Amino acid sequence: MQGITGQELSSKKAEYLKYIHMQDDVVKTTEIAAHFSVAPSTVTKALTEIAKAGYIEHTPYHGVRVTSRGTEYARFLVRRHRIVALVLSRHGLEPEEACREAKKIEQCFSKDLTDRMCTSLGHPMMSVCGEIEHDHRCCGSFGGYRG
Amino acid sequence: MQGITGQELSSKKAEYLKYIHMQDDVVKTTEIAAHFSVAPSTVTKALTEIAKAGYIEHTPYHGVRVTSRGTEYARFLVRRHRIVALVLSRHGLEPEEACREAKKIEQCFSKDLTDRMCTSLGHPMMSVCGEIEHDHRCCGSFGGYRG
DNA sequence: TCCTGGTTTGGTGTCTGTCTAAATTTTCCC
DNA sequence: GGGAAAATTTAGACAGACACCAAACCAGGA
Repeated sequence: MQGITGQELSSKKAEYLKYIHMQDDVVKTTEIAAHFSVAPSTVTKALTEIAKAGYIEHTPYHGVRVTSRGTEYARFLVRRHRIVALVLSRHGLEPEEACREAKKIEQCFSKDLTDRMCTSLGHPMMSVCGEIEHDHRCCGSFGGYRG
Repeated sequence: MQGITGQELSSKKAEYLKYIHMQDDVVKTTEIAAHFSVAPSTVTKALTEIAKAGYIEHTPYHGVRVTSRGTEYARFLVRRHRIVALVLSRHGLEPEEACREAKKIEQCFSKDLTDRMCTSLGHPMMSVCGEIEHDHRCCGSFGGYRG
């Protein structure tokens, strides 16, 4: 997954993927539907499309699992969320607010922009809502920082 | 217009309004269409809706003018753009990049969030792409700064 | 007055996200 | 093993945003 842009999935689908990624094992439709307060059929439809794009494996009636491609993408989504939240917290928002507001705006941030902000923050290890995982190709200018 | 949320207009419509606001006099459909590279009929349709919402006055075949309500809203849009651009420039983006990227993400920022960032930046007078106009009710915690 | 270019209308299409109702599959209990 | 209940999917519909094209329409200049 070299060329992540950050716009591969629509914002709702990205949220679903992130949620699935953050669960431990196979995730059921109902669980997702409950979490996002939407009808199960809405989830099924989204899941089908996310699967078609290769980010998850959907076994009808049995739930979904994230593929390796999906894992990579979800990691980006989580990192983006945390970077955005961190930026907001640096602008006067309390940790929880920052996290909440980040959810509303993160989908607009491209990978490039995320990386730029990451770099300018000095590739921080922690955000206001969890750790930030960097990998070797996380940011263009990132060269083996890591602690 | 007390309760601006920042989501009153869809993002395209907000862009149109901002553009109209920034022109001197009456703006013609063709001009907008050319500026945004869309068909004139697309613009007419949007204009009708923006007018219905009270932000502009649309005289068919003769162009549009911003109403006072529209002016107030457009000022917010411009301020938001500049605050967002300024934040980005504080995170390593060059002025022009910051302005360009801001255009892509600004529509996600609520008025509240904009105001919070404005406050945390110290109600700056200048952004990377122009002056930032503050007014008495611009930010919740803004109390007569103004230079 | 008439032509022409600018503009609007009306009809379509796509994408995203949502729902309901009906059909289907799985699960689990007797 | 049979069936009912629960979970899930399918099918069809709708709404909002945005875009286009073709056709009708207006306004102003020659």
